Formats: sequence, C-alpha cells, structure tokens
Amino acid sequence: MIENLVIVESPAKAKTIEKFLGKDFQVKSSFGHIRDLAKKNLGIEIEKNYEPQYIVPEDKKAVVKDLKKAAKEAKIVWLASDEDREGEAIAWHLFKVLELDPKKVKRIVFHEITKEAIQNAIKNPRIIDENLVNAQQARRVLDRLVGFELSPVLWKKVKPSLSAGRVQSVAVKLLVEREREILNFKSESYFKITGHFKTNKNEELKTELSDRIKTSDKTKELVERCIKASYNIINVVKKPGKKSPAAPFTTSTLQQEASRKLGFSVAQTMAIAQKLYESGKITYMRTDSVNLSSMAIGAAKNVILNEFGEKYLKTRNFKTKSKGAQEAHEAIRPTFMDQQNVSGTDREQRLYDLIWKRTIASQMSEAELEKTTITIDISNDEHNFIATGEVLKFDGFLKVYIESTDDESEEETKGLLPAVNKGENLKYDSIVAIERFTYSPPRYTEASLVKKLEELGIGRPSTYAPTISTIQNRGYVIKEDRPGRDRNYVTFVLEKGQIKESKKKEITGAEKNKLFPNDIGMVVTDFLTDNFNEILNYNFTASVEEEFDQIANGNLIWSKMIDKFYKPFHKNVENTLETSSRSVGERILGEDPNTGKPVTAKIGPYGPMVQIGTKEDDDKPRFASLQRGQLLETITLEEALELFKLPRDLGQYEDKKVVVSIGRFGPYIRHDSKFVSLKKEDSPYKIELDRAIELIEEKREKDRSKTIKIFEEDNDMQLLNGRWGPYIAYKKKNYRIPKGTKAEELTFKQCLEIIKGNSKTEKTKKTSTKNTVAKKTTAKKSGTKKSGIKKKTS
DNA sequence: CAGTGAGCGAGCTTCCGCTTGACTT
Repeated sequence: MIENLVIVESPAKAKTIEKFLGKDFQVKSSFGHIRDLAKKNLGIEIEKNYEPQYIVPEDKKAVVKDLKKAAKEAKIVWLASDEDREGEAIAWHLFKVLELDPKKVKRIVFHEITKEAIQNAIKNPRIIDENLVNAQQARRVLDRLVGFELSPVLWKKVKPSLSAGRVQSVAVKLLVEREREILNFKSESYFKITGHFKTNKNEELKTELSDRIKTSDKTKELVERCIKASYNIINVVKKPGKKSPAAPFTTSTLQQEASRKLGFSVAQTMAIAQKLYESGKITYMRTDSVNLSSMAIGAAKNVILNEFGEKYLKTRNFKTKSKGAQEAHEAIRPTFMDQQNVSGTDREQRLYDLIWKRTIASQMSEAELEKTTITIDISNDEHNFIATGEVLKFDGFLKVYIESTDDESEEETKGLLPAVNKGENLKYDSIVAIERFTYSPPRYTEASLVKKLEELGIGRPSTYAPTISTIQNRGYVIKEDRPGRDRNYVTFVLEKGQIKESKKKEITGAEKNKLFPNDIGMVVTDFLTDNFNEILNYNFTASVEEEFDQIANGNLIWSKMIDKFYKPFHKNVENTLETSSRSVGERILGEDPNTGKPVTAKIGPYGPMVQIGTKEDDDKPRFASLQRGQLLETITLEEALELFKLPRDLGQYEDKKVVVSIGRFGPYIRHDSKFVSLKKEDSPYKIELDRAIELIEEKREKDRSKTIKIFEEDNDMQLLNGRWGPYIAYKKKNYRIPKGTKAEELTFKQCLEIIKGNSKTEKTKKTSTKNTVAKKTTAKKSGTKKSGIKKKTS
C-alpha cells in the first residue's frame, strides 16, 4: 500500500511529479474538473439562494471511481490542483466527491514543476480556501445564468440553436464593430514623395519628403519646382537606440506568433503544443504567466554562455501586463533548455523551435542600434527630404529571435546610410511621387482577436481556441480569404529634368484568413446590445472579476453578488421576451421597377435573402439568397435585383440548353445534365455562351485526363487522378494509394490488395456512416431549417 | 449537389473553464 496519494489536474504532470517524489507517493490526475452544474434546466436552484446542482458528468465517472479507490487506500491525500480559482474549486470538488476525511487531506500548491518546488510544497500544506472556492462558484453560476437565459431569448427572437455568453458575445461584437468601422471608412489619397540622390562620392541616398502632400496639383507643383532646386544637407544626427527582447510565451502570445510566423490557426497551435507537452518537451501550454523558474533561467544562462558568450547574456524576470492573470503556471518554455531541437512531426519541430528561441532570447542582452537622420533642404520649397537609417551596432537577442507584428504597413528595412557631411550638396537621380491611400483598421485574425480579448481580460488561456471555434460554428463569423479590388493611382516621376505622369492599377484590400462577421452575427450583436447592453459592455467581465476578487478575499458573499446581478437581469430577460419583436435584420431596399413591389432584405429560414413582394400579395413573393461577401446592411437595390436574374438561359450548344445559375458550391453552368463550375473571374450575371462553351470543353478535357488506367480484368477497377493525387476507384468506392507507390505502375492484383488492406478501415467507415445517418434523422426531427442553414454556411 | 421560403406547434438547442482522448477528413 502506498501511503500518499497526490492528485493533480493533468496526467502528464502526474507522471513528472511522481519521479520527483519517490516510492511513498502515488500521483494521479483528475483530468480537470470532475463535477459541473447539471445540464438540464439551469442547474441552479434560484429560490434556494442560487444553490448549484452539481453532477459528475458521464465521461468523468471512471476517473472519480478510480480516485475514490486510491484515496481510500491512502493515509494522506494531497490535493495538488493548480494555484488559481479553478484549481481551488477542483480541490474542493475532489474533497466533496471523494468524501475525504478532513484529517487526512492536505492542500498543496506549486507553480513550477521542479523537485525543489514540489518538496517545498509538501512541507507547507494548507487547507482549502473556501473563499476562493466561492469566487469560482460565483463565476460558474454567473456564466451559466447568462448563457442559459440569454440563449433561449435568441431562439425565440432570432433563430433556434443560437447562443450567447459573457465571452463569445463580446468576441462577436468586437468583430462586428470592426467590420462596420471598415465599411464606413473613407479612404483618402495623398502623395508620398521619395527623392533618390547621389552623394559626392557617387553613393546612393534614398530619402522621403518630410510631409505627405494631399492633392495631385500641389504634388505636381512641388515636383516641378524640384527640377530647378538645389539640395543641401543641413543636418546629420546620430542617435543610439536599444531594443529589448519580448517576454517568454504565454498561451496568447504563442498563438499570435505561431499564426504570424508559421501560419497556424489557434486550434492547431494548441493541438501541437499539447503534443509537445505530453511528450515532456515543453512546460504547460495553457498559461497566462510570463514567469520563468529560477532553474529555467539558470539553464538558459548556460546555453547562452556556451553558444554565444557572456556578452549576449542578460537574465531578467518579466512581469505580466494582462488583466486578471492568475499565474498558476510558468511561461511556456522548453523543459530542457539545452535541447535546441526535438524529434516529432515537422509542425512540432517548428513550434518547438519558436518556443526555444523566444525563451532563450528573453534572457539575452538588448540589441544596440544607431539611428541616423539626414535632413536635406530644398532650395525653393519649404519641405525637406529626410533620410533615416538604422545600423545594428550589436545584435544581442536579435541573433536568436525577432518578434513579428500585426502591422500590415510594414516599414521598409532601413539599412546603413552612406557617409555624408553637413553642408554637402547633392544631385537628384530621380524624384518619385506616388499616390497612396489611408488604411482602415485591419480585420481581425483568430490570433489578433485572442490578443484583443486578453487585453480586455475576457476569456482564459484554456478557452481562447474553443471560443474562436464556437463563434465560427454558430455561423456568427467566418474565417476566409477575400479577393481585393482594382484601384487606380497616379505617379509622377522626375528624371533628368523631365516629369512623367502615369496612371497605374493595383489590387487592394485582399484578405487572407481573416474573420468576417456574417449577417446573423450582426443581427444577434445588435439585438443583444439593444437589450442587454450591460453584458455586451467590454468592461462587464472586468467589473465582475473585481467582485470575484472581493469574494475571494472574504469581503463579499457570493450568493449576494449573484442575487444583485440576477434580479434585474432576469427581469430584463422576461421583459425582452414579452416586448421585443423578432429580429431578422430586415431592410427595405426600394421598389422593383418591373412590378412596383417592395424589395426587402432579411434573414430567412435558409439564411440571408432578398425578396420581391410580400406574403400578403396575391402571387407568391420571389426569393433569392445573398451571395458570399454580401451583407444585409450594405446590399443595394441594384445588387438585390441582380440576384433575381438567375438562372439565365445562355442559348444552345450541341442542341442542348446552356443555363447558368448559383448553387451550394457557387456559380455553375448546366449543360447536357452536367455541371461545370465557373472560374473566379467569371460572373454568372455577365457570362456569355462562348465563354460557357470554353468552360464546358475545359471540363471535358479534365475529365479525360482524369483516368490514368482502366483495367481490362475488370472495368470497374480504375486508376484516377483526383484533387489530392491518384487514387483507386472500384465499385463506386475510392481507395487511397499507399505513399511511395507509383500509380501508373500498379497492376490489377496490387490494386485488389490495396483494397483489401483498406477494408480494415472500412469497418469504422460503416459505423461512421451509421452515425451520420443517425445525426441526420435527429436533425430532421429538430427541423429541416437547421440543416438548410448549415449547408449554406459550411 | 445544383432547390427551398407554409404549417398544428412536439422537442431540441445554450454558458465558461479545467482536462484529455476517440473520432473522421
């Protein structure tokens, strides 16, 4: 029998700790929370002073059973969950659910996983902090009340199955507000003027005019004046500068950098980090702390001394800046700092590399720079040309790691400037004026939204990725690429006394992997801000957090805090249910010129749509769905009328009709009962028969080259080229070809073997199809409307 | 895969935070 049972939250942590503690200790994991509010109804007895109704969820029953058994056998149970609000609650739930004897329970905490820290914790046990537990209960109950009272209001007033919550609704609101800022943004043009000069020693000097010029006329004037001007260096200033390394990674900064540098989504980053954590390569990946253990700093120090020398070493401690940080863990860092590389998948290696560099760089010297500014006077104009250069005097931490930014208008890399003297005269090579445009604020990426949420103190490291998924799954938001549009701009180039004016074209506003709010997200946000402004307020979380802190300090009774919030909130819910009308974002766009009937836009049962006429009319109204990228609040009458022009009959080809329309997968041509997708550059409203035929022929050619081989032994056995490379098609089923085999060389027998080999996975496939069938039927029960919408958004 | 939009009003949906699997593409 083992005398001591230690319970931690994570199994990976349990494994490491067991090594530190020796034979007398058995370490087990609770796998996070073991109890939660009952799912049916509220799970809270409002009348009984908001008493929570806790249950052990189905998937936690085995864990609880196992822990119970181990606890019974042990003499002392050490509750070693994390040192934060949730961790304290986990300890308390364990105490209750495992029915532990208070005399044999000890609560211990440590926020770094080192032998020293753990042995120290064992020496300093305490009792469960009930105030902190109550703060957690208040947090849990509040979130449940908000979520489970608000969501049903949306089901009735907007659309079934929607959701609202303290965190997700604010996340959507951030996106909606930003989108409107962008839509309302009026871009202004100005002229950026660069002067390219030659020094006395015939070296090039690139400069920029001190001010932007607003109008084309004034720009032209200035460039003309430049022909006769003389250029005189009036000032040369050198200034030293320093750059410091960023703090080691937290969950949020890791997600941001992995997104910018490696292109990972926040969910991908977390999944990869989890793998690295489980294999013992990095410390815990859900953390808000920038703190490194003294052991870690010592290890980093050794690496830096060995690899780069003493000049590069400068150890330091970072302090968290984020609101509401609970700092139960260390920052995310390599477990073994001297391991610069790890085995594993390519992505694991790249993420590890990022973590290693960031951690090491955080303990390295500042980079030293010298900034040079050269000012050049234009003899016949009040403006100056300015050249700025930056020279790295000492690279310091930059040797290892350079933090990237979200800033899109990236400055050109400034380099060394040629040596010049005050008073020197220069000759121009060219003066170039180029029309530029002011930028709207950028759209959010997953990672930049996480950053914003963290700044507002909304959400926790463990919920950033799931929150981002939820708002996409509900259809509030979509992550996608959008093409840019053409924009014209003007340039003036002065060379050898001649000015050349030219008009040019560029593509602007193209977006990649950005979050766009959908109509439903906008309508829900408006509905919630209209009726529940308090909860949608960016400060709501911060203000309730203050009260949770008071509860944790024993200065406030949790049920009283909840009561003070709930009474008016609940009244508001009831009031809204009674008085507010359905909210579908309806707009009247104008009148249909053909019939004189009103044209409206709103969210219909199958998604956003436009409509001619009303239900009350004798003949049915006509409907058309909005296109991708169109929004209810910005669509115009003209755009709406366009939508009714489909399907269009283009004429005949090979004696069969050619019809163009838009389906689930975008615009398509139908001909001879075959479907051909339009290309990005084709518009279903403008496409002509000639182009359609071109596309039909193209598709035919592609289908022809699709077949690699049809076997004589059995015509059903075919080798085909697919989207993901060659595959075997046999009796209406497709089979993957094993890696490394050449498709053309496969024989009939080999193909049969591949199919046989795959039939193992076949079984799982069958069960899965059953599942999907089951899901479909339940979906039907819950109303076909739901599945219709899903198709649209997916 | 490529059209829908009504209707008795059943019975369903939903939160945030703490943890990993067990699944499929």
